[in-house]
Amino acid sequence: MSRVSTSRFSTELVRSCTDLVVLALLRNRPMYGYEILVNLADRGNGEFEFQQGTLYPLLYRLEREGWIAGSWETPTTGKRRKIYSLTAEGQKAERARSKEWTRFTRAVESILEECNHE
Amino acid sequence: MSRVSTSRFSTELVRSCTDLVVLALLRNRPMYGYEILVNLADRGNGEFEFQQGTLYPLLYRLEREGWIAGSWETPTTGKRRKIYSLTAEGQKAERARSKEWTRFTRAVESILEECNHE
DNA sequence: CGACATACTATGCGGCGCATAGTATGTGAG
DNA sequence: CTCACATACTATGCGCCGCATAGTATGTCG
Repeated sequence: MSRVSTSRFSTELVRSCTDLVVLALLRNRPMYGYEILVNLADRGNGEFEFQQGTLYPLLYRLEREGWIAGSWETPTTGKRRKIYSLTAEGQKAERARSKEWTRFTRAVESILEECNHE
Repeated sequence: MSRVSTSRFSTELVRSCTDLVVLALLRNRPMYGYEILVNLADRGNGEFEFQQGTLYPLLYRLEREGWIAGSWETPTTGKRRKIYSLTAEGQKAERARSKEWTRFTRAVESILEECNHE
């Protein structure tokens, strides 16, 4: 782990799309918190090494918003865990955010290119 | 103007790259605050309609950081204005952020695609 | 001269990532 | 068996920054 010197800039980047990324992950299949943490760390080339203090409050927020729903699982072996899955609302939200994200990044790109070529 | 109901999501998106966008703009040529405001509103399909309360503090911060330098212009006609231009440090910062931004968005895209196809 | 655009300054709120700390159960090496 | 470590969730407070809001002051144009 050992999150090396997170710059403010990368913090702001992460902050801009935590919701989106988690919602997208849950489109695949329901997951519990810790599983999401590990999954994100594996993908995304180390850009998404969420702290627990980032993820869990985020999950509470998404649940409060009605976009995900959690249910406790008490397996025969292993620790109890809260499994989160996308609601119908959440699926809609994910699609909307995904589109908005694409539109926005295109706008940024056009500004960057324009300014780097003249 | 009349910024219609800015959603939290788009606020977070904007927040993630205000520095980058302004630095990129100033790569072209020096500009004063109000000019930047208008320029950004024109490009980027309405994604960057900064409030004054967003831009000016941002400029102060970038100046404090040593990335831009401001000098007062008192034209024969018209209002006095503070012209900001990129410093050498600022150019380096712009390039670095630009790269980081690209790397990051690629990571997000890969997560989005992966999750939308399975 | 009054309305509106131009142009900058100043202050405070609110949301959220992160740091930090705490709780508690499961597992595996010795 | 026990101690270290991984797993898994809960809780609290700080700090940054976009935004809202308000204020000041000089141009321009009908």
